[in-house]
Amino acid sequence: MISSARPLRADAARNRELLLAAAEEEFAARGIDASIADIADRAGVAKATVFSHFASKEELIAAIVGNHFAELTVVARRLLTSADPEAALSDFLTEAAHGIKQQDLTFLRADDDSRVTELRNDLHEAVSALVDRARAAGVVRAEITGTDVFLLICAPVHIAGCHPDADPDLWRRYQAIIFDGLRPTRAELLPQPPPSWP
Amino acid sequence: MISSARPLRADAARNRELLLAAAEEEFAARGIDASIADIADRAGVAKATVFSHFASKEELIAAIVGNHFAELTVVARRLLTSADPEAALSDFLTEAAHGIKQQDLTFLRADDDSRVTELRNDLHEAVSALVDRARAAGVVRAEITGTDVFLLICAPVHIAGCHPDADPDLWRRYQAIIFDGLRPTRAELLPQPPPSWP
Amino acid sequence: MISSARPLRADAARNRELLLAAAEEEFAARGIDASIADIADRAGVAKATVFSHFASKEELIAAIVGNHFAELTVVARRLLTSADPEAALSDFLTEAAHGIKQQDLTFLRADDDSRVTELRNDLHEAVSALVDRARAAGVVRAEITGTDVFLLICAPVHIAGCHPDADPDLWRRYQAIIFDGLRPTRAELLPQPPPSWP
Amino acid sequence: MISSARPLRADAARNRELLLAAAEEEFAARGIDASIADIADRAGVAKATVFSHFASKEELIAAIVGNHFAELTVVARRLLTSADPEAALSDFLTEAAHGIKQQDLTFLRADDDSRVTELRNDLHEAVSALVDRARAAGVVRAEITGTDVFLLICAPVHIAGCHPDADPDLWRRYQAIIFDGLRPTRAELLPQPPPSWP
DNA sequence: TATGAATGAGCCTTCATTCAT
DNA sequence: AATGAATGAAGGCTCATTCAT
Repeated sequence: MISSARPLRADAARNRELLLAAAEEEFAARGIDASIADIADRAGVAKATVFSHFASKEELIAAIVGNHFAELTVVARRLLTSADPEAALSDFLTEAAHGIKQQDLTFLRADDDSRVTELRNDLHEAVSALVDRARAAGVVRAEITGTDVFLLICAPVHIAGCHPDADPDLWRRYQAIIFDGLRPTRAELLPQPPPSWP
Repeated sequence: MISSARPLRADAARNRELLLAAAEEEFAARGIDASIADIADRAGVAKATVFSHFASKEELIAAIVGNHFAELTVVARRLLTSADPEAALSDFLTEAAHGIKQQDLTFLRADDDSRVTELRNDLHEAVSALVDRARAAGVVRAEITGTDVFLLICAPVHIAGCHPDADPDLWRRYQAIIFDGLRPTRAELLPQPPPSWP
Repeated sequence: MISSARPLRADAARNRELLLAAAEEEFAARGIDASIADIADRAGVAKATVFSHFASKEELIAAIVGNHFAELTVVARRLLTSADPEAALSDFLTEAAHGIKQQDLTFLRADDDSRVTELRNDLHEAVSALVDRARAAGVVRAEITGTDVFLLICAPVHIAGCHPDADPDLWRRYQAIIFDGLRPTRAELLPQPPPSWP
Repeated sequence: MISSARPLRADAARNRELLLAAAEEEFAARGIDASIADIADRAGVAKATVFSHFASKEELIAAIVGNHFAELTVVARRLLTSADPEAALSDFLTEAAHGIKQQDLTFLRADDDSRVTELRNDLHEAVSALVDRARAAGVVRAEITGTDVFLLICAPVHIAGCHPDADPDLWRRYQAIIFDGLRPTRAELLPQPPPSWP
């Protein structure tokens, strides 16, 4: 999202943005096997230009995933200052779902890219703060951790994506169900201890 | 699982079974990009033999997915005859999760294979019966449909798979959360109407 | 030269031979950067066929170099049984020169391929025997070792190759000069100790 | 080395020199496939700057080779005025060897660059003068020509380079052997007539 | 002149699939 | 039915070179 090191020339910056957008669409449409050639085509640049911005396909993916994490972190931090802890958590999940183009950001899983790992941990931390506040306010079960919610971020979109012909807003239904499952209504303990975070 | 059309020779039937098993493992380990060569190696046959059993990679995948659907249908039908409607639904989700090798059976989504579609619809029907019974017994919300539960089958495993280093049983935690979200505790309506099924 | 492990099908063996020949010519003509595509074209097979015979370009080169070493070893061992030690050594260098297509077998240098290393050491040993016999017969200086002659094998062809428009037999001239340099005429010591061999 | 046509600005001249040095090192280290990018990096300039000095990679190589020829010509002419004809020829070969960074200046062979051809012919002429004097003094065989020695210049370094782990001075050994081969000890005629020079 | 960026051509390699035995 | 071999179609990546600033 925000380039930090070098202040790219205007045209290069534009191409970089075009490429990231094209890549995201292509990955969403074709999965992680989308070809660099198709991404370049969609962005309207030559194949080699992709590699002048991102040294490898892996690095391109890392940039996209990193951006997602960074954006979501911003959202989470902003909502942390809002008045209503319940609405804050709910709104976070809602805003997050909007950013998840179709099913394929499954690759939110670990890549051995240190920058991505760092950004992911930042997000994890911001989400945890949101969850802590919600728990303190009694709107989620005592046992629910930030890690739980972090893992659940993609679930509604993923679930809706299993439908062969889903309404674009179907994920809202499953988000509501999951959110209800997080509420402190039930007394029984959850079957597994909360997962730790590396 | 059950061959119907042609009476394969004994050794050919055995090879077919070996291939299906090898393919499933390989797909689970390497994702949908697992190569036919690796699958053949693991099954101990020549690459070309794969194509004498399955006309294409797509068909091989269809066979695996179809088998999964068929197995789950058997499970759902069996549980339909059990005494406790709540336990039946819960047990179904649990047994289903066991069959889902890691995250990659996301390809439960539509393939334009008529046999698979049929088997998927069979499963959908069996699950719906299970859900109808549970709903009638008041253990799930009135609005929850069989389609909802069908779409949720993979979710727990998928969610746990988002953790970089998850306990193999972590999915149980998220299954419990989702199951709680299905319960008729809350009065509010879910945000989206239940999805229809084609 | 001699395949040992599996008794390749007839057509495959033919293609392998075609490929080795085509590769050798192409490497001779274009240097080590000759492309696999050109080699495949020259052999009249598809590009992918090259890789079904040799897992990588490196392996193809190793096969060629290995064959050269093996052939020369055979020559050296045969000449070891001839009557005249001087003629034997001289003939070896002559026969060797015939096998060196143009300048580029400079890659007789080490590749980290264990089989090639082994074959190279075999040749080194055979040449050393030839040199030992020649030295004992007083036809080469006392200080000349097998390693010296091994290193000199390619020199005549290389030297002639420096001429922009050389007669195809020009290397014979430089081989004679070098051979004369090896003779025990002069009393002075050579400036460097004989190189060791790993 | 000596620019003749255009009076380069001081910094441009410096960059040109930096580039030539960097290119020579890079070619020596990585062979003729050294990339322009690496050369530019080593020289501390941008890639495009290389092309503002040399229109193509070929031209860059031609400049390097041309410089080598020019330098060696200077050496040969200087030694032509020394007292001892034998030492002069020997010293020439020795000084030449120093300038040949590893094996890869094999590209002393013909390039269709007229300036390089001219410089090469200058060197050929200077070497021939040296050889004529040596022959007249009876220190080389009657049949040895300047062309012979010209072709032999690179041989010692090349031969030593065939050793997988050579002492940096090993070429001296083979230079001595070759030089001995040039001496008028033997009466037999060399097998090929002396090559003509275009 | 120097450079950051862009690019077309080409390279090695992989893979699903076909063919002949 | 099973297989060893062959292959066309990509795919990721590199590089010399060009272009605009």
